[in-house]
Amino acid sequence: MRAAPVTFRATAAGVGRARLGRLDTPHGSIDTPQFMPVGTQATVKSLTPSDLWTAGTQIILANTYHLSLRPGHERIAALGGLHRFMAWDGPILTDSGGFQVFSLAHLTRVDDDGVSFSSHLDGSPQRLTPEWAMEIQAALGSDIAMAFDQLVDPTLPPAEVAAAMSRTHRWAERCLAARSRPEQALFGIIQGGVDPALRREGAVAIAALPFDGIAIGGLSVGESKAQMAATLEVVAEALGDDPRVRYLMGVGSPLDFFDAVERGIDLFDCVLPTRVARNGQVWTSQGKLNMRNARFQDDAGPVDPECGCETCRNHSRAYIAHLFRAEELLAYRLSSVHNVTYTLDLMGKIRGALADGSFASLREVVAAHFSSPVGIR
RNA sequence: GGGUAGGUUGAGCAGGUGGUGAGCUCCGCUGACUGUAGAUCAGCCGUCUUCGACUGUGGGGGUUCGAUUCCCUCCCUGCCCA
Repeated sequence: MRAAPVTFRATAAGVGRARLGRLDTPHGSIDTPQFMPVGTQATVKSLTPSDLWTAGTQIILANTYHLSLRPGHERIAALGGLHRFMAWDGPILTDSGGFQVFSLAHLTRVDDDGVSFSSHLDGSPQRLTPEWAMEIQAALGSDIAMAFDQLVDPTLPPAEVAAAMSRTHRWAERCLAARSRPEQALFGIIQGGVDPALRREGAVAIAALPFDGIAIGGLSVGESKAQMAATLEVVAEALGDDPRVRYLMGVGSPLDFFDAVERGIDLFDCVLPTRVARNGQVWTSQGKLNMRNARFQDDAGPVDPECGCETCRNHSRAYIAHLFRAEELLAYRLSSVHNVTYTLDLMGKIRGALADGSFASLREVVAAHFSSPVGIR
């Protein structure tokens, strides 16, 4: 297909550093702020591309490490690329495998050149380098590739956080040098833990490189909400009026979106909506609900009376509660359909609120239901 | 009616041949989950005044300092025979 470059245009929305924008890719346009459902293994767990489309999905995320291990990026390339392979014709962003260096840390050994993995599938030795991550992502054919970074626990000694950040910067340059598909965008990732000075240094370093977008990584890994907010402030100040799209990786929960959008974030991804859905938790206009709770077994109402998703239009809480108890597969799909719809609807409401000046009141409404401990009433 | 194997906390079990049976798996209840090794994990799951204590091995009785264990009797369940 004709390879249109990935471009981003945004305008200030008048709320803090928030902005409204549009990201164009070879497979479609994305309204920002926007949320990307996570489909690590070329599937947003339990959902079909049709489900995703109906839920309002504009872009999904897939994973380099997982897909290179299984089924293999060469195989996917031979089968026509990731879009055709998974029958999702919309935009796809691929994560580089950097997160797996963190989440599978006990199976990895990091050195300056790259990371040695012991495959989580069969224990076989694997080697991931910036160049290899770029080659895999080129083979997958995603619209947006991510630089291979090193994410570490921000509570580690400062020297270790700084070392991982420096390595991330060197790897960032290697990723840029290893680009092979001009139509595939490449985003750099800012690291630096939660130390303001280090984060600022990370932001300046990544912003200085010719990436198509700027991602903020290493957050929502256990730090406090205040630390995350402060870190986003530091990054926002360091980036100034940099026009590139800003992507906060691995976030988040409904309230996280508000905190980040007002600090200039345009893109989000998170496993939370789909993961918690599979574990019985649904997000609603009334807050979080655990559909496994006994009280829902006799509740004939929809999961969320204010939601128009397939699940809420057709099924009762009692039915969903039954499906979870019976361990029926439909429980996971119906809950995921709802949570993805809820999350994307929320992003849509946030965009609408930015446009009409009701951001603060929308946040209040959501906070009223999500700030208190879960599952109360 | 005779024989035989059993009766343990919602279910299913383990254990225990005179001196700490609250141990397991389900079920059930609640919570957690943030660039997915996650349809997962954790806590609780007899009672209470819960860092502990008490009660509990089908019912009743007996022997004993002490009984789930030994004796008597009754009840219930499976199977075999009549």
